[in-house]
Amino acid sequence: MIRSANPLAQEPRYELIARVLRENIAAGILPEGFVLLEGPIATVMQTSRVPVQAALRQLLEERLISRFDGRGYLVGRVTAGTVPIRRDIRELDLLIPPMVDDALQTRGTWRHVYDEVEEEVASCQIFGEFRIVETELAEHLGVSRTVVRDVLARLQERGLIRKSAASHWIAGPLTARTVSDKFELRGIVEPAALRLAAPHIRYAEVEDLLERIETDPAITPQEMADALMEHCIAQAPNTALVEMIRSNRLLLSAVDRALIRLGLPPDEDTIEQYQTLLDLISRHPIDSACEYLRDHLSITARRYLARMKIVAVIPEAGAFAPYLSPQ
Amino acid sequence: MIRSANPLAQEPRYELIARVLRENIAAGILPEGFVLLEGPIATVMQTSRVPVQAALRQLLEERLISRFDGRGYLVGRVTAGTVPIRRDIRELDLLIPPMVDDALQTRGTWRHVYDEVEEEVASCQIFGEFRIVETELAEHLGVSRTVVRDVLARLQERGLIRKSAASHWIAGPLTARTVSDKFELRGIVEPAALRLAAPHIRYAEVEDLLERIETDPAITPQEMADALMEHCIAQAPNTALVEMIRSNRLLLSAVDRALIRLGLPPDEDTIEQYQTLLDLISRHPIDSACEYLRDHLSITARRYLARMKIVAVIPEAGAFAPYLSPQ
DNA sequence: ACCTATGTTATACGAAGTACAGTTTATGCG
DNA sequence: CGCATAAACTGTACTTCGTATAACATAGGT
Repeated sequence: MIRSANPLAQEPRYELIARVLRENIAAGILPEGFVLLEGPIATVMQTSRVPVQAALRQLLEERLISRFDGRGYLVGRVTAGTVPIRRDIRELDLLIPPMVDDALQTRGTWRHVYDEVEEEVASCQIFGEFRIVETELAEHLGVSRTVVRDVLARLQERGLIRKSAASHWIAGPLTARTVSDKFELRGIVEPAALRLAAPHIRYAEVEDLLERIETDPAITPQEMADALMEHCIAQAPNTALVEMIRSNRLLLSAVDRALIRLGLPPDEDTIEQYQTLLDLISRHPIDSACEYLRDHLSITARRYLARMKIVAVIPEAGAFAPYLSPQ
Repeated sequence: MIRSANPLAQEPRYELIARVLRENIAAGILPEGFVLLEGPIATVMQTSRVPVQAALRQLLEERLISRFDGRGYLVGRVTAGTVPIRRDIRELDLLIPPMVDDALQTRGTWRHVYDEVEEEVASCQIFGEFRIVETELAEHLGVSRTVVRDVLARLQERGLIRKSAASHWIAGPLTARTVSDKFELRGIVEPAALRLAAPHIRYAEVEDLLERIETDPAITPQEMADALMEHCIAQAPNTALVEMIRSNRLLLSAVDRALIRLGLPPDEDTIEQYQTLLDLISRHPIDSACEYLRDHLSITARRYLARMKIVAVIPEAGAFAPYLSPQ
């Protein structure tokens, strides 16, 4: 029983490809008589030809397609009057469900379960120290210990879990120290990145964001933070720097999401701060934006710590993933 | 055939413990008639009692120790006249070879092979793109694919290798862009860390370093860089920051060592720069040191790139590890 | 279509840590 | 000195992790 966000992730590629073709035939996007060729399909699906072959064989068995006197397969049954339609399949704009597309992109089970585990592991840490047992997690995810160990190794490398003296996996506790260290680091690198990014920011997008703040009252600080990261900071032409910023924010934003889920209302005036910041970025010398970002981060840090303290004393923290046992 | 720097690393703990006890009995540090108790030995060796038990059983089989009417084991053979010596083993100052001590500290084969692989993988990257095949590396190291995959996963997390579209492991190439990105990042975070570290630096050690520069003509820039990192920058009371700096330097210093091995002479005047820097740190306002560090890093970056270019064209780069195949 | 490499599973076993019950040793006290 | 009691130690069962190994499906390349 895999709890991945994407249940399609475990299915073999040929299944996914067969599914896509099936749906496109049903929807009439692939018309009767269309000539299906392995190579072009493989290109469209961004995969190799082997799974396409398998998918086609399967569809043939289902009688959705048929062989004919020539290379490839024809959509539908061949009758005397069928005229093969030979066109580039890319022109047809196949309907590829995003879930399937996502599942086709990444290879590796561990990638599909990783995000979920990361989220749960990160967000439990406000409530103290938790232990993770490999076999339990494996059972929970419905995968083998190999995959679990892969996930755990990466969580360890990314600083979300560690090993106890007894070599057991331990998550947390998230101390005020950890959080303020991470915010301090943000205060150092994010303004610097913003400065480097300045020449590469697409300012039209920033204006759109400002527009959205004005018009959309439901916009959340998390969305703003993500948008700021993607449109401004991540535009810095320094991969090492941007990657580092991302990984440093990982734990913080997971915990933030956990706090929201627990019902802590986000600050109203944070939105205003983002508004000011975006305004500075798009209409003023970048230095002022950098300085403001630094201040904003130190304010955010204080609020973040305050919110953590409130939640930490909630007795009914309750809903941890079953593989997380409090120590 | 494991190529680890420390061949003792593969042996089980009880072997190591038995070895230590054996040597200490032979050396007479553990006198005839001394009462060996599991618990205290476990404490001294920083382990649990189980491997100590195993070690004692082994020594008993070798007749180096014997049981007697009471708890524990006696060193040597029991005769009528033997009087049990009951003393705290910690007072005896057991002889524990550093190699054994090191091997006792870390658990896990992958840790023992990791450093070697990291060094080789990092340093080959000046010469372009290399491929690593899991089974070949496994054979080379004399370990299973499990361990190799663990090592590779961590190398990937640390940004030293990646996967190709075909899901093969690829190291490198180390581009000028990568290097200057990393140096740019250093220029942002290292001065900041130095500033945070200032109140925590043990200035006596800095003075010692300055002294060594004066007196020891054989001192290398690498040693200076490491010393600066450990004594000054790493003293910053922000774990996240220091860890980040460490991981960012990893590739750069591995490549640097590779360049030295290839016979590129290190700069003479770099030493002078470190001298100035340490002088600023210990005797002047920290801001001046931070500024100087920033300048120093940008100079170092330029030189580093120049040295890379020289080496990259050496035809006989030659001596890569056998599991690294150029693409 | 064959060859090679990776991703994953399943299984097995050794090594090491923990918990607990039961025994021995040390210590304090009369 | 003898005894009671606390503290220390051992034996053992149980748990978890580290590694090895074989096997197979999937995928990419030629």
